[in-house]
Amino acid sequence: MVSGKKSPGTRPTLVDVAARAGVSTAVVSYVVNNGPRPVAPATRRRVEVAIAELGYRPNRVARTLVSQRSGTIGLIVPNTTSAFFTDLVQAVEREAFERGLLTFVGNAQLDLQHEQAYTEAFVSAGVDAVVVASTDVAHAGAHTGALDGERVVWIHRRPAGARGPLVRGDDRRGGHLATRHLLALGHRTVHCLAGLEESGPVADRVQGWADALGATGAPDPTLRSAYHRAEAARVVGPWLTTLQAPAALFVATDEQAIGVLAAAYEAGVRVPHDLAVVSFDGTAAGAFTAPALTSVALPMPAIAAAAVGMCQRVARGETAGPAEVVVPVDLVVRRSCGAAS
Amino acid sequence: MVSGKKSPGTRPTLVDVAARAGVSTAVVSYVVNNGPRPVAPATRRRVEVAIAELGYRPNRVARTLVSQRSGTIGLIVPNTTSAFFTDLVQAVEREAFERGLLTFVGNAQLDLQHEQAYTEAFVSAGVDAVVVASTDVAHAGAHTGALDGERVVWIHRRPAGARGPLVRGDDRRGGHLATRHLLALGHRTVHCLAGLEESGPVADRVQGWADALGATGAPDPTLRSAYHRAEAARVVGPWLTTLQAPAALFVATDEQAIGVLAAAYEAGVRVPHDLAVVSFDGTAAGAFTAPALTSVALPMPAIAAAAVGMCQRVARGETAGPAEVVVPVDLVVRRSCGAAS
DNA sequence: TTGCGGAAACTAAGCGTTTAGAGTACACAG
DNA sequence: CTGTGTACTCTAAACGCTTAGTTTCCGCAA
Repeated sequence: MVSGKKSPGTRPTLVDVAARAGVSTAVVSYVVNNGPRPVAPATRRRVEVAIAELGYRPNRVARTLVSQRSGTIGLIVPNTTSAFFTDLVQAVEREAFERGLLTFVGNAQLDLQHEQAYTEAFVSAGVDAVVVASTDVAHAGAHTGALDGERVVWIHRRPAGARGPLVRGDDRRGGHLATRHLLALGHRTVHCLAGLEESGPVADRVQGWADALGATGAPDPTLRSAYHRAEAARVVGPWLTTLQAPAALFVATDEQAIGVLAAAYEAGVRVPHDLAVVSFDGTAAGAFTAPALTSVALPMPAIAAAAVGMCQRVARGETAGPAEVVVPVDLVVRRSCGAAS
Repeated sequence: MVSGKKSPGTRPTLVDVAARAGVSTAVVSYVVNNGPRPVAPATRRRVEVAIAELGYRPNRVARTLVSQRSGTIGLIVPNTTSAFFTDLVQAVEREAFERGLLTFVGNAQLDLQHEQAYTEAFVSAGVDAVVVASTDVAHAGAHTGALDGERVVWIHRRPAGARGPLVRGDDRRGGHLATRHLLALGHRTVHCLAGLEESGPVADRVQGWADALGATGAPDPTLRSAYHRAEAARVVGPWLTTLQAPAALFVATDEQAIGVLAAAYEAGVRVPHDLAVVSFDGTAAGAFTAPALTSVALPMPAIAAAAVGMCQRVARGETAGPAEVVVPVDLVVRRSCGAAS
């Protein structure tokens, strides 16, 4: 199949196709890319035949080197196993693929060093842009060096000093929504399992909780834990033993709520009977817990579409367009809150 | 920072470094790669200084073009959200990163067309190898074209007619292990929720179940469902209503078991009291269900290490080494089987 | 017949690296 | 003082593709 000169394992190149079709490589390129110059119909056909016969596939690497666009993006998440980020990876990768982009994924392991290492590696691998869901609040400007301050799209939060568009949910409103829902169910008060930080998306959710409770000043959540089911379970366990049922709890993320459910099961606390739970994220995992989680859902496809769209914009160097997209949230009522029959 | 000639957004190149250090690009390359030729200590230092001052980072794309090795791999899974594959993506990506490799991930969405499209795209993006966890049994040789029959590492199963090394768990033994465990707990018989296929890793697990029951001929599982929690829940729901407690069920995958637990909760069937459940995979998700799953665990890190190791071997064109790695399985006892106090 | 315009195809210069092959300089033996 | 290594360093050719700048070839008006 491959022209005799080459070793058989080698994939055919533009040169092979050009030789076979009796044209120059430029013409083949014009055919493959459908531009930027016209090709006579007859010639085009000859080239297409040669391509088919040789099984030619363009080498994206070479293309990237000259065109400076690779058709790839990088996606960095603090953690691949958390419910939310699992869904995010899935959604972003899917959206990217549908737009003809390939996705590198990097697991920062909650560590800024890793996050930067990935950023650097992705950029040097030629990605058009990188989507970063950073967990770290405090790393002002940490990325600007590696990325020339460009070609990043932030999800959830934009670190202080960083540039680039941001896609986030309406966290504060969501926290408010969740809490009001529990209140409407007849609970006197609503407890809150928050994250460890004082700012950022989760802090906003907690602010929404405080708003709904009519609190003033800085919110004072009942409990705090890292965004990890095991941690959440460990933190909630002792608290559950002192619980005066029935009670209500707003959990800042589905990931933590999964831990809460596990801890409740172990402690013999019945959800929702003894403890009504509403969480945040609306992940796929939360739909199949026992009981299923009532959760403030973020519209993943919309987030992914916004993020990937911004990648493309950013890659083209377009400075126009919104610097921030806030996606709406929506309360999905399932079992854990006790509202379902 | 960048030498005046270039536009400020451009990253410095080898040429810039060479100019600044007063050497040729070859020497810079030797320094950066620590070979293949020696560099005088003083010169090396000058180059290192220039690199640091310029903030030079090698361009992986250019490097790939000439060296034919990109330091990237592709990972294709049938599904990103299933418990097992979530863990697999995490483990493989991590192992790869530790070896200096970047990982593309592709979600085949249970569709062979997608699987091939990803394979093709990854190869043309220059990956050194692609790791494929294929769900489809029947696509004999489907990949051979795109991959020249090389540079693939299979996980779970190698499709008929395909080439390349395989990494898999000891499925049959695992099924046997799980079933024996339930039998030892005093159950008269053990039901089985299997997959839809008659061959492949999950069929082997079911075979192990049949072995333990002393069955002869082709195994005849009680129930079958796709590898998806929602499907499993739907299939198991009706069956649960006819259940004579106490009963025991071996579920072929954690993913399905999560659906079983959800269905049981909805149906008011208590696990493990009314129904003892043991599943297979040993995923992270299974550790935080209510109740936590007793499961035959596959050693993810070992699987990832084997797979990535084979990628590197395959990328070097080494034909030596094992064609198949079978990793051992291990029963992890948690709540769902009723064995825990 | 000549000249001109336009369409189509060709030539060749990169893109940023790697790495053989070819110097160059210097030390030291003869 | 010449010859031979030794130890570096330099030159330049790829790698596969994109795309300006040119050339070629016709058809047609003058």
